[in-house]
Amino acid sequence: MAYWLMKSEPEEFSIEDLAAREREPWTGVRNYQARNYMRDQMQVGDGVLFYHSNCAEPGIVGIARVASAAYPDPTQFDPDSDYFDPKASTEAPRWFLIDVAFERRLTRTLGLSELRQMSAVLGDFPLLARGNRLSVLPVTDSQWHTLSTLA
DNA sequence: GCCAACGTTGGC
DNA sequence: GCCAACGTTGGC
Repeated sequence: MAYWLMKSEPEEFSIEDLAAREREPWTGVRNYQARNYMRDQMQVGDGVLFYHSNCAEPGIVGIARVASAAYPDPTQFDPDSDYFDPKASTEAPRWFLIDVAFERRLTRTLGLSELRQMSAVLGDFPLLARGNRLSVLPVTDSQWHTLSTLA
């Protein structure tokens, strides 16, 4: 079992949206490293820290689970989608995703500033690295345990 | 809205 | 294969 952190802008898709839908295909990732994590490493049952980015209070707000194996992101084939990729084809899909299932909200937001203050406890955490922009990040067992039992 | 950081693109 | 230009992310 592995653990991950996935970012979402709450105005686009928030933890409340995930709670309401229960399960959601993680469409629209167009970064190769994030894609590779989903395509090559994520497995059903893996834990996901759900992170709100680009908002008033950025931070971890909930827990989710990987709910499917990787499959091609259908939005890459849809000319009407913002995520359409003319270089992708059904024979040679370029972008993959997994489904994410809601597990719970945290009892409070673990804000970015609080996470930074915990950096000694958390150790190496890509989320806190300078200039990090990846929307899917690996989380260690120890980080998962620390953060998921904190709130 | 600003801007630093970073990934991607494309000319050469 | 280099690297400048450009676009995007995301905190503030």
